[in-house]
Amino acid sequence: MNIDQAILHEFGGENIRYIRKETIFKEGDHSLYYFQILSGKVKLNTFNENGKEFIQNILGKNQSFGDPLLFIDRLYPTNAVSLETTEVIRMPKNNFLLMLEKHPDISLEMNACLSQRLYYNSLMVRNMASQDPIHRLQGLMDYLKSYYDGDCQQCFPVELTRQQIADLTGLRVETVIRTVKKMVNNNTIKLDGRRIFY
DNA sequence: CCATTAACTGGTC
DNA sequence: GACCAGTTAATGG
Repeated sequence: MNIDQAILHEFGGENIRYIRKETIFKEGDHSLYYFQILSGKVKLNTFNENGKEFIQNILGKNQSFGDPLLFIDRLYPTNAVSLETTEVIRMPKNNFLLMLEKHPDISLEMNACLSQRLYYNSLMVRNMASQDPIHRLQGLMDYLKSYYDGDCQQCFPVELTRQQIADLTGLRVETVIRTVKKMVNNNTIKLDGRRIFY
């Protein structure tokens, strides 16, 4: 979701800066805001009982988070942590609903956004259920690529570290590293230095 | 530069 | 594949 900044400000959106590794909200907090990223990156994560991190998603410029919780009264299911210096516009939930009333076009777009997220989420879950690490990586990259505009082969840059890919897929870094090499041999992906193109 | 972070390798279970 | 240990390469102040 990407809403015009002027409108966000008009309805009480405020700019907030976070430094690297700062917690924006924690799992279990009451959901009170809509967040839209102006610059930087944010990860949504949880930790399992062994303390192992699982990243649900990594969002960048012009992407939003916290929005699936705007229409229901639930607690955040994940933490949100900035990966680098990040600037967001934060808008209180009630103002957001008010804004939707005044801007039906945004409301419609919101529906489309949530639908698309659900759609790709189901694809993700399907691929993540696979035992084959190649399918897991490919599923993740298909998901990431869905946000991307270009349509050429192997031109989508995966802006993630091997560790982040591991935390997103539930694999170990070493497995990711070895699987990436297999996929290069398969011609599924291409490397430019360490950067992956899919 | 040096220090930190990321990528890689090899071996055990 | 996970998990552990150790090495090398890249990054950034």
